[in-house]
Amino acid sequence: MEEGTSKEPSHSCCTEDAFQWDTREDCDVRQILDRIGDKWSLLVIALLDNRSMRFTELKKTIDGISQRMLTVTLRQLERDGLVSRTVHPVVPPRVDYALTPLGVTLHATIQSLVTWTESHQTEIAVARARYDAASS
Amino acid sequence: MEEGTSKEPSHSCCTEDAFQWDTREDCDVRQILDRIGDKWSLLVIALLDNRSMRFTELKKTIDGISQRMLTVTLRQLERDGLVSRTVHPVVPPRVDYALTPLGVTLHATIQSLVTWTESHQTEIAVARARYDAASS
DNA sequence: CTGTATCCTACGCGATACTG
DNA sequence: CAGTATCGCGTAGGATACAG
Repeated sequence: MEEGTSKEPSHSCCTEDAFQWDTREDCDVRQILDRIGDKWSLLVIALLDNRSMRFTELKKTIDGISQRMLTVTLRQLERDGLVSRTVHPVVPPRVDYALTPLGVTLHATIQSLVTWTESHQTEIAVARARYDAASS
Repeated sequence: MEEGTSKEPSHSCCTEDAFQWDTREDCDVRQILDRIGDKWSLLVIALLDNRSMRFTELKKTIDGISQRMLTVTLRQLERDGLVSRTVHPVVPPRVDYALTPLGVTLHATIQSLVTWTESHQTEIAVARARYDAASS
């Protein structure tokens, strides 16, 4: 429904070989980047690496996430086709979440982001300390 | 200003070779990921690719960013050692922003995220449409 | 041009309670 | 167990005005 935006969706964000992509607010890239940039999506995708996890399992693993936000986040990811939701008709209910093929391709990138963070956290800590010291 | 987090930073986020990284809220990875996940940082880093840009140039390029948020974002990135700030003592003032060597290493990852987004925006749009249609 | 200082609102998100 | 529904707060961030 809200697809019918008369707004011209920027189809080509890359000009030639240069990576000068579109920065308009209504750019698809921005839309998706915002999703990735929310508080939990990235965590969930990173965690859902080639194995499926149950709702409660995710909730226990991700420190600090509320029931509500886990649900909301999973729904968004499901809507984006990144995560699959499988309901087992048993009692008590059991729901498994896993990455879709599309989700897997994103996971690779996410993972490299996490890896980068792990590799450089010390440098960042040092930089922060220096900055704070200098501005004292 | 008073950013003095006395919170114990978790030192080891990686257990062995497994990529089961720490998900605690006070984990460094989470701290940095949160920074990356804010509304503008990612955009700025992506834009600052191997060339320096002036304040106004950034502001014009990033659609929708306010003066305040650009300043705040740049300060954070500078504090994290990802972006360098060069003030030219001329009048009117001229300030150039550029990626530091550390920032460049992050840029590569960010760029792959942007590229992924560009490559798969159609799939996501389709997935969303299907999801919305199904839940009608 | 490149900021900084206030003010103020929207909404992300947590807490809690309830349901199938 | 796996949600949904409500309420309410904190704060990210926009608007505006002022300054070096």
